[in-house]
Amino acid sequence: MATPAAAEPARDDACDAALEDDLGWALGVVFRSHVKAAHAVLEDIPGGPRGHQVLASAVQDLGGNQGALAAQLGIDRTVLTYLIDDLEKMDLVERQPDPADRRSRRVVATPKGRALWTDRQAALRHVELRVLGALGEDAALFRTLLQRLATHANGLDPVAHTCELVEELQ
Amino acid sequence: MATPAAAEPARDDACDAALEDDLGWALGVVFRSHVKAAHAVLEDIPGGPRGHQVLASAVQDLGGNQGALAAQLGIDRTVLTYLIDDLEKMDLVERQPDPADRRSRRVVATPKGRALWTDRQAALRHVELRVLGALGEDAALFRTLLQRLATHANGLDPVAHTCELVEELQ
DNA sequence: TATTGTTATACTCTATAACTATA
DNA sequence: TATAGTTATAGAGTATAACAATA
Repeated sequence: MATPAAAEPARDDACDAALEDDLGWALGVVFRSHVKAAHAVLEDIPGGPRGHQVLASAVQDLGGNQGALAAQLGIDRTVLTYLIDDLEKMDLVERQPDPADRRSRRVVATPKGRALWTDRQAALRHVELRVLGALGEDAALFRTLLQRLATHANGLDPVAHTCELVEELQ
Repeated sequence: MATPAAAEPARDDACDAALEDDLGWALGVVFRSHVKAAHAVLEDIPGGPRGHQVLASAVQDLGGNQGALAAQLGIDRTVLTYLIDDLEKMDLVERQPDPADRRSRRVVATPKGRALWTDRQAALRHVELRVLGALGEDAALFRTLLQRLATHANGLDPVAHTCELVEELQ
């Protein structure tokens, strides 16, 4: 699909200040870029990249139940049910009832799931290198900043963030 | 085969490096965070944040046709048709036939669309400040790195990127 | 014949609500 | 009554394919 050489894009006065200056556009481009690349490496895992994220969370086995996991992954709890179902069918994760609250289920990785997760780490590193490759030496810096942002926005620092959002956005 | 509570947490090798170390997870969290915040500010624009991106592209009016625009926005050309339809109904953009190729249409912003776009810039800046707020002084740095990444990944540097992807990913 | 844009159809993904079992 | 998880249904969003106009 060779681009029909449409001569030179006239980016004179307006500069590229409209679209490329849009943070949402940039985030979307990079996000989709990574999803696409990761999908190619994780397509045998039910749910693709997101199924892998459930697996990753199960591997490190934090204390949370499914509801907390859904929030952490930014997906609906009903969707998470199907994801876990499929991962469980392939013996990658397991639902363990919480002794303290029999309604709650902890999602933990099976040995097979842990092995699969470990196995794909190398491929994912490779994907990351390519996705972030354009940054050269600054790739690590970008990664650090992004992680700071994500951990803050996700709820590891829930108080300040949520309050601010609800207050200011309404 | 059952390795119940007897098994150790095994956090030595994995640390808490599973989910938070996942670039895809971090990108998703930040991306959704921005979409959500931007949506609240752009909800009267057909298509929300993405409709606004079409508008932004129409404002700076590059030479490309709808197909190029769809590629730039990472959406299907059929979806773009509906988006433009809705924006055109509200007199925000206009389809202008290309004199050189009568199949092609250029999408340009109307005065009303240009005014609306200008009007929302301040609100979007505010959204960005809040989304990137956790980074403090490093917010500008992150923005710069992200833009470098996006412009590279999107096609301003299409040759190297596309070739690498097709080659290595298959 | 190939390409641009549109339209129609089908599919996937997601959200909403109702249900159970516990608390 | 409220909560955790599941299930069922409906809706939004997306892709696939067929179409008309032009090259």
